Amino acid sequence: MKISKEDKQFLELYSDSEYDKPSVTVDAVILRIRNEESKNYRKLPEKKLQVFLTKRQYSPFKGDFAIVGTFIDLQYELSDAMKLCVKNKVGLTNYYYEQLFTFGEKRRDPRTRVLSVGYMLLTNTQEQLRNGEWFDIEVQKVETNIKEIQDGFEIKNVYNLVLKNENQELKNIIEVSNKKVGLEETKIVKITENNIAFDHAKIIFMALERLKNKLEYTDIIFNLLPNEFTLTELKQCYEVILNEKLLDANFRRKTAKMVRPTSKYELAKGHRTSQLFTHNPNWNLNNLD
Amino acid sequence: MKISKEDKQFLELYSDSEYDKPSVTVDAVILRIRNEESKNYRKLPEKKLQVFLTKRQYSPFKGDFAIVGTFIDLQYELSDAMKLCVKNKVGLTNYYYEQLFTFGEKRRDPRTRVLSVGYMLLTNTQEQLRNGEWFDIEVQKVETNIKEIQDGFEIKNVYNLVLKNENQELKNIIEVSNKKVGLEETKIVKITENNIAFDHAKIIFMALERLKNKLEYTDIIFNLLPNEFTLTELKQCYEVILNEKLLDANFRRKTAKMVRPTSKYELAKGHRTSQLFTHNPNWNLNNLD
DNA sequence: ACAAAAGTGTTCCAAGTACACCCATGT
DNA sequence: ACATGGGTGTACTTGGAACACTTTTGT
Repeated sequence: MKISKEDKQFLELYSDSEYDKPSVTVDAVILRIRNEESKNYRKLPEKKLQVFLTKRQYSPFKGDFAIVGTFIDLQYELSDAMKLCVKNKVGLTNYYYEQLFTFGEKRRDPRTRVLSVGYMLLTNTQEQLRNGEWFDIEVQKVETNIKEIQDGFEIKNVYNLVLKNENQELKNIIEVSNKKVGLEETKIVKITENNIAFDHAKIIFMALERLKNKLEYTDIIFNLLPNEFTLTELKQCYEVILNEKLLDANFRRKTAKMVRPTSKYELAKGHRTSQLFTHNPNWNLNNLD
Repeated sequence: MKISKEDKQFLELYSDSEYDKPSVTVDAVILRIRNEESKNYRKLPEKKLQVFLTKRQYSPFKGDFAIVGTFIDLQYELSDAMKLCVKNKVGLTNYYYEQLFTFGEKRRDPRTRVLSVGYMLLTNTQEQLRNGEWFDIEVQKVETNIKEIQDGFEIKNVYNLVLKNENQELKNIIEVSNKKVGLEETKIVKITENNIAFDHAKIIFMALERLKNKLEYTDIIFNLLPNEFTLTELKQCYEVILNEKLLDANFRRKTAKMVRPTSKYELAKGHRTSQLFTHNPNWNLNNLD
């Protein structure tokens, strides 16, 4: 980085204490897909999309569940701060991550102005983690309202975002308004019923949206799968994220490029054995610009 | 937002001064498509993608060009702070915008630790704005390097990002490394030659990437067009952003749903008149979930 | 007349959709 | 035998790609 002589002089005199600053946190939505063993010997384990939440030890929202996060230490890069926090608080070190969005609403934290740089993390661990619990994620659209107006429209969707495990069930309601009038285009995501800390329901919701979208045009899903998997497992993972059933034959064709067969077969239980596949990370090499 | 009694007590005692805080700016990449009139009476005006830059009045990077931005005032929402800044500094008030990414590298600002919440703005104005200049954007890929490695690959692309107008030409070189090994996936965007302030070349580059991507699956492009336009104009806009020529017949079919014909025709100059169209904001109503 | 743009029609190919059908396995 | 999952084939539809061709206008 080029720094002029003038800049140097300026920097020596510079003090940043005169400006107001917000506090900044990094927060991580940790997602995985969990195998729920079935009692029927023939049936495959069911898959559940899960998020990891920790219980808050201190005010505000003491006792509520929250995604993992921390105020940043200025000596670290943002992503390093997030990684350190995730490692120290819950003991997770191996995952895919990407920056999601920065949440900065004035009243999102009752203490003071706090910006949150949100991250989405995908892991394939089936382990418990420290200091928190995994929650099954259920998203249901409960209401849709389309209003066509002069030169545009307004769509309001209401979703139930239910996070539950054997110990508790946390219900959140999220309202997404999309308004479009001529050039004006606004998207407002609002929490209308909240049972976790801060605006974390919104952050989780946006992570789910991001994940869904990226399923279509990336191979991001393999971050949620073990190294070797059957095509039916892969399909189940798509289904649980997209919340819809897919057709088997078509699915195999569509994903064929993205996987590589191994010579191994999974031992079957009451049905034909299935071949194990691995991710083919090079599937998209020709499509990159 | 629910606040418990305990929270209230806590808040009364809370002081945030004990934590280190970064400075935070909001920065706006303002983009438009400019018509460059041609001297040949038959020819249509050429289109150029442009970004608006202001010259920095103060150190650091005094005299260099920069995207529009400001340190945030804690009384405003992030997006409002950005809007106010854009209005006050350059006088622009009508545009599409979305949050782009938050840039937080430790050394990105020589003064102190500064996070930048970047926004992408799209406008259809053909006016000059205050306190700065429009620059034509030219992006060229000058080098590609694919290395296939065990269980993955590494792709390095080098781009020239040239910003120029009648007064100056600012050349920047940007290196994008995509590495993928098993689950590990990293994308590093690095500026290797920099002729504008801070890491703004990177922010502009990422805005261009975002815009390109969104062209494919949204109607975002209409934010760059006037209310009424010909299909050839629309096509030119796609071409200038995507940096490739499109076929006319196919283009018309593909975009047919997104536009509505008007009864008006553009007065032609040495060629057949062309029908004017407007955006059909409802084109995608059925595809929304 | 002609250059430039506006606009239509056709053929080919790739990919998605829906569905029918057969195979293999443990109890 | 049978329930369950593994896996293949086929016919239909949709949409993109490539290209040829006609129409309209001002100078």
